[in-house]
Amino acid sequence: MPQLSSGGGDDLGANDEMISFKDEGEQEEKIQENAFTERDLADLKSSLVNESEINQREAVRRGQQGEQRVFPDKQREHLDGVSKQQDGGMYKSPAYPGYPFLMLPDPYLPNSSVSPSSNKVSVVQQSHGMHPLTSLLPYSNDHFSPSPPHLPTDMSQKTGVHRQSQDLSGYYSLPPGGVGQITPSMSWQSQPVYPALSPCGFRQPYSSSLSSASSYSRFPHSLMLGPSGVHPTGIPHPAIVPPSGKQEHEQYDRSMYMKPQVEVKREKEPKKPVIKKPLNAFMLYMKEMRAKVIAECTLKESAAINQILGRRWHALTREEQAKYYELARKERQLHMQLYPTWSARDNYEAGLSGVAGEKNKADWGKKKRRKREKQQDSNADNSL
DNA sequence: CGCCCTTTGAAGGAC
DNA sequence: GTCCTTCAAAGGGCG
Repeated sequence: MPQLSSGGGDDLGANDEMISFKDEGEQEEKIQENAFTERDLADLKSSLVNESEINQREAVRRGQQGEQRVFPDKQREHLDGVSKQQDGGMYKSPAYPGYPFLMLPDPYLPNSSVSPSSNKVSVVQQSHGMHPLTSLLPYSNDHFSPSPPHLPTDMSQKTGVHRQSQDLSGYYSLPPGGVGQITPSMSWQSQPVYPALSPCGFRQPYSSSLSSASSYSRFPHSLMLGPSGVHPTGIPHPAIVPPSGKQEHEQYDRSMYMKPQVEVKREKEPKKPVIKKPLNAFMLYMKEMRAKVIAECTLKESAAINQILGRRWHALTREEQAKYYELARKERQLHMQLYPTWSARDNYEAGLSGVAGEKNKADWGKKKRRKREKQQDSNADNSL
């Protein structure tokens, strides 16, 4: 691993940007953000929030933090440059041993110079039951949850921690640099992001409720990927899913270990595996925090949850966001290495969000039109 | 049953 | 180079 500290400090996009991003009112902003969350959640629970006020505020915020929008790109440029050197050693693992695990060379992290000891927020702090790296196994995480993720009853089942590396090594021949690089400092020992205030606004012992909430269901399912999850090279990858859409996706995942019938069914239909897009920073963040929000707020509607997560995302400090950007970048890089010919365009017609097959291609066209119409409508509204 | 909602970010095509 | 569109996750809501 190359020393990143040299480029590492700046690979985050220069500290001066940091300053502009993290303006003086950042802390206040955070507090206000939480306050908003607290207030809004009442509405959210009854119905999807009318957040015009918040939206206005966000608009202002974005306006003030114009650089913030630029930041990821800038950072990416930095990081990409750096990573190109690093990936040589880091990601050139021929076999895809624990795809996501490769992404967490702590020293790699932009603020790694600080994080190992002061880990204010660990992106990968997946609480006790989950290895931090599991956040990088984003392509579904309910494989080992015996019951729905939001059920607190499962919270006590924090069994995955040590199994991680074991399972990993069991399914993959891990390179020495893989899991071995995971240090306690970057994992579940870290401090929570919002130790005092829950996303719902009420205070909770974060360590007890939140951590467990996110720990119950997260498991390196990617390690369990079956035949369809196998890369053409024979390398399993969590991004590979059957082309039949979400619902079947879940079935498929579970079928790895509990639905052999589905397996048989699948054999009848020679489906070519669909490679999903790598998750971006926000998606990674959502994956990690969703369970916490659900547990705390007893919310179930994803739309509402995502609204909260969106606000919380903006409430994150730049440093905290940077970690997710970094993880996302690594995901993309690995994805690129594993599927050099893959294009996001491939999934446009693949019908991932709906039913697979020819029908879906038609649906895709409809959907596209619908969205266009919607866009036009909104534009018309704006013009009024 | 299957799309919608809702969020941000990435990617690719069109211009 | 900018703008637009689609997809990525998720799961209740709804037609």
